[in-house]
Amino acid sequence: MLIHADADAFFVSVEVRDDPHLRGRPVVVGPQVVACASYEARALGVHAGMPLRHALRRWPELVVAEFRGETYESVSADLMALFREVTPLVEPGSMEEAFLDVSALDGGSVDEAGRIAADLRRRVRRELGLPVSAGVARAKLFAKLASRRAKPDGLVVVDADTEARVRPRLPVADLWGVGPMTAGKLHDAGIVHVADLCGWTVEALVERRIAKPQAKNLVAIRDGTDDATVKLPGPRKSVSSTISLGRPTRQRSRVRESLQHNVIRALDRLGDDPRPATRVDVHLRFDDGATLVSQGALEEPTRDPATLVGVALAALERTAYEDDGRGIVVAGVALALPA
DNA sequence: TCTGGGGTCCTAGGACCC
DNA sequence: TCTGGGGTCCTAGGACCC
Repeated sequence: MLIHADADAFFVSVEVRDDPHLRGRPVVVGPQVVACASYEARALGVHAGMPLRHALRRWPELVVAEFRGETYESVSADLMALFREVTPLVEPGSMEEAFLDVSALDGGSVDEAGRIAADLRRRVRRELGLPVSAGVARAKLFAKLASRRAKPDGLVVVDADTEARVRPRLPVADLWGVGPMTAGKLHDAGIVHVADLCGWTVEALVERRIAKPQAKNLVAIRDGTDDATVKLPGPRKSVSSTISLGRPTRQRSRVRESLQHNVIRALDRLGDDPRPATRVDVHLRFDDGATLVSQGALEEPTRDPATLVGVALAALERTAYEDDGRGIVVAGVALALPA
């Protein structure tokens, strides 16, 4: 069986843990938009992604906690380490969530897997002071749906009968990996629920412009043979830094300055990782919402800041970014890393 | 009310080589 | 000289996730 363990309102929970008088209050964590909101804040209507200023104007009672990126990274490392004490088969999904394969421990019993998950939740609460919700099921999809259902601070166990009953009724738009684009294409094809996939082949879905891996996944979900494999994480493939420029700008010097800063910050974020960058990508976002990536090839892998900045600036120049009248609102770089 | 920042994976087209 | 087929690398862009 698999457990999907997911820390509730992670950033805020860390802040509440470290400053107990925040407990029970409508707390949000910035910096400029709401990165995370406590359940009390969500009850008011606050949600992630909302500009902080708007949220504060509407709900002056909100408490804003400082965003402490490095702290979250380190608590996340502790959380994953704790998961790995339960089983080495841990696949992190993000800073605050992971799939755990406990098949070797549960003797094939959902109930036993449920007990392991309950125990895990207690341990995280005791040792890290954080609320974690968990879902237990045969495969990833239902484990993830179950943990979502379990929030906040709960546990949901999905047995085979429940899974079989619920599966056909799942809206495809709710499936993990199906976003607005894919959902739209599926709806156009008359596919709204998993049951509607009956009769569809992978090829037929690909003809409707569904990406092949996506199509395979959908057919597997319909057939109940969807992914139950926990993949161990490899080394990360890129490290990036992007910073909002505030007001839209067309000043070359401001964008160049930001890229320089971002190169330094990305190198800094590399931390102990000794690998050199193999490419520098420049990311821009314009005030009409469009984004652009310009790749900067390196003659050889390097971590030399001056070289990386030079290549980033050259990549910027190739974009003709200042010629079309739009302003730039976000600039950033991503350093590609060798495997 | 489309805003932050950090990631992964997939596809398509062109260049180049055999 | 022309045509076909296959592989790999590079770049750009899209979709999705938290």
